[in-house]
Amino acid sequence: MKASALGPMESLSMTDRVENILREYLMDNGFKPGDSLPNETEIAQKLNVSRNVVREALSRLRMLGLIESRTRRGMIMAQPDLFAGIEKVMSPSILSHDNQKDLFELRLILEMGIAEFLFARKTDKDLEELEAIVNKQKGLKSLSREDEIEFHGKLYEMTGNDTFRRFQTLLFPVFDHVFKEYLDKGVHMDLPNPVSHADLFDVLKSGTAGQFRNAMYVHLTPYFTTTLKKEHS
Amino acid sequence: MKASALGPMESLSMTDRVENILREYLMDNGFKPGDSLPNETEIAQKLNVSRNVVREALSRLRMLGLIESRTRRGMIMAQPDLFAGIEKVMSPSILSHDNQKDLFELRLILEMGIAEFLFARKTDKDLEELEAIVNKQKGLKSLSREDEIEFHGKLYEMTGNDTFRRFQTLLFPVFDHVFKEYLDKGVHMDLPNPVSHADLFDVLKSGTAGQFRNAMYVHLTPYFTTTLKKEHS
DNA sequence: TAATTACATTTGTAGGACAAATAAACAAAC
DNA sequence: GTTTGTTTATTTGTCCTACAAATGTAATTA
Repeated sequence: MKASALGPMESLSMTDRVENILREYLMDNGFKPGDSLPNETEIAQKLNVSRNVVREALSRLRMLGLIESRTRRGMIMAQPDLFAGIEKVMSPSILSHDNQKDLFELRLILEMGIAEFLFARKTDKDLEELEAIVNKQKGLKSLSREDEIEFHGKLYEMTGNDTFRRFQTLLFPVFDHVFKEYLDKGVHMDLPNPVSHADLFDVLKSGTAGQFRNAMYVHLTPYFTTTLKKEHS
Repeated sequence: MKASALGPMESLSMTDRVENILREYLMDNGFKPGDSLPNETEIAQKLNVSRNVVREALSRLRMLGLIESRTRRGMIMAQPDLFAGIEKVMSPSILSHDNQKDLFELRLILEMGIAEFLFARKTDKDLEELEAIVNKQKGLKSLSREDEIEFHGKLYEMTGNDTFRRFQTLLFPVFDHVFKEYLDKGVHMDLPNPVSHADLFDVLKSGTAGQFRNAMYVHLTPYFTTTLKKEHS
């Protein structure tokens, strides 16, 4: 009764509220990495909650990399790790099937979108290393999971965008899991790919970004068709 | 002294360790949403730590949406929110400049990659709504931030991938912030875009995915050049 | 002045207490 | 016998106190 009279968001615990307050406090006051925070007891008094509640909230911020703390030195603002939170839930065993399918598609989208950055930032050294990977795979009849990771992983690396590379690394286990499910359901993938890794390499070396985009699409066509064929909107 | 003798990762607090243990426990034992967890005191006894430590760890999992808890009912596994963690650090004021630049580019990559999904899933209703947006913008001399969001946001929506849509929404504030910085540094954007929203719409309606990819690239060229020109690798 | 030592402060961890909520068991009324 | 109301027990949420470990600060001494 009292709860519903106070407002609509009454499901929030003290910890939730303190967490929000602290984050807003840090952002609104322009805290930068290295800046020191008030100590725990002070925060608790100011917010009129127990130190336990404050510590639970701070524990969350610490997990996100937003703050760091050392004995006696107190707490300081830190550079948050962009993926600290997401990497802890990025697992096929706990994500919803919808989420997994979305992430499968997200990886395809990323792969299609990197062309411009590849062509803008590729170096001769990169191309040599990629060529070595391609040559190593040339004799093989079919490519293993590791072969795929090696080739495409090198591409991500060549984009010069480390956040993008990390993000893709997070995505891969889910992508792999979803695709294995497709295979188990009878999707065929054994026909030779009309655009091989070697073809992609050639385009990357001598072609244009536009050509590469189209080549990558053909290379990924099997994946696109598996995720798009089941649609019934 | 004792710490360094025990191993290399001695900077972990009890809370960090318990958090890891609990997550591994949940994943390794195939916990699914709705499954109930042992209660706090039981966990504390089993792991030989205080209930405080357990609660701090659980508080983190609760923030990620991994678990939920109600009085007396105990704790249950929940469907984690993929972006619960990342959305709390996705702010221009706290992310590193490198992260911001990477995310700026990530959004460009995403925008370039959605073509196949747009063409596979577009509906007549979607096209009508997009056309309405385009017509509304036809008379305007220059497009505002909101105009851009409206058009491109509708595109994300049309991909039929909700995770992707949410991700883009998270990305936008950072994208906008980074681009404003570019503008402040003297980058010019006032020349008329050779591929307008109306042009993109026409291609989406009557063209092919490949044509759309190329059109989108031209449309985004000003953004690409700003982020690529500063490179010096 | 410089080095050392003692002190004070702050986080990390432990443990106890109780309120609120509620599931389960039980009792009562029809 | 079924339904309704009541009691009870359990579990989380919050508060409090205490103390160890670490370490910055100040006092003390050579």
